Amino acid sequence: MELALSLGEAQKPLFPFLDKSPQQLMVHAGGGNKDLGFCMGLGGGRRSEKDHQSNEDERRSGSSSSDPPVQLDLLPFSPVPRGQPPAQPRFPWLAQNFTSEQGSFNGPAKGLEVHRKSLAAEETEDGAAAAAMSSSPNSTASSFQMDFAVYRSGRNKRDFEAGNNEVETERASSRNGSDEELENGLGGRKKLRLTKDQSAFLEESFKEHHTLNPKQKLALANQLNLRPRQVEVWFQNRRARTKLKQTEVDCEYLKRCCENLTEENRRLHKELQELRALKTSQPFYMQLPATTLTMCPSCERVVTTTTVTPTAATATATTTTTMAAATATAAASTTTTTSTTLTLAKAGI
DNA sequence: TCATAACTAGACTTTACATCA
DNA sequence: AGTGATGTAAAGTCTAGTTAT
Repeated sequence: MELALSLGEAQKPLFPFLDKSPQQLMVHAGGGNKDLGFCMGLGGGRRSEKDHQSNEDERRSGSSSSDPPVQLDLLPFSPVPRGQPPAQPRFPWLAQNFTSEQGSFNGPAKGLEVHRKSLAAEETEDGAAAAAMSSSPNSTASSFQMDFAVYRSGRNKRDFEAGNNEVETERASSRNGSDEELENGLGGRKKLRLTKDQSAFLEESFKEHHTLNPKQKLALANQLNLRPRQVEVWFQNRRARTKLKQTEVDCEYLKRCCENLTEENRRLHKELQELRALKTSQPFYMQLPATTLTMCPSCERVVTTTTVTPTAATATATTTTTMAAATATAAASTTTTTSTTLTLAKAGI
């Protein structure tokens, strides 16, 4: 006896996302015919350095041909056509009016605009970027200054090197003498708690690109009055958090897939038993014309149809059962239709 | 206890420089 | 002397994991 079982639509892999490049794709709940309601980007692991570099090069050259960065979006999926700008992020402070006085913090809304301008300038002209990054009181970037105080240079060689000539500042309110002693290496690390505005600004920037080139890092650091090393670390941690959430979503998705497949397996076993029972009740079926059993996708009842074929009377009669083949509606919907073909290629059932 | 800023280690790429055919 | 290939060290950035606040 030869028994062939085929799960899923013909010519479609069971886990199509496994073959996809790290793009944003819609995830369906397998045989459940229901969207999971979230959008997830599935990456193929760490991007190679070369890829990263080419991406950086594209950014520097102003090219937008590269794919968007892997993004996790737990909100209900609402696809944005490629080439169109994403929807404006919903941040309450975007509508707020902050003062634009010299030396005061204008809020992320304006700050981000300034940041975007500076980044755009830097991507098109290095000189412009340098001007934007300068700490000149008349520069555009300098209008986005928080009420911070200037403090010392970095705590170690790496920070010092990364800091270059930038003015390193921090909130004066978070500082006191002992802190400075710690900062100077007499104690351990000093953890800075970023302000809400700083975090929001960084988040907005992260939405635009998940990695920073040195100029972007420096520009961000200047605008937020942070050390470039802090910006770098923040992006590293942010990527790690994104990946962690991504993993959780992936696990949830695979869990649902497993549940659906378990259910599908159970249903197929049940059908197989029915078919065997049918065979037992019709011992002379081999002399009958080929029989096609079609299962109604809604009630899951087997409907038997008989077709006359030239080989019906031969010893290789074939019984084919097609289950849940809701092909009529599948074309009009985005849900995945599970078509199960059970072929009992007979020789000695 | 949790979130997260900061750190470390190791891997990788790029770049500058030296050497050699 | 000029040139291309090759090796090497330094610098920079990344991820993964950990520590500290």
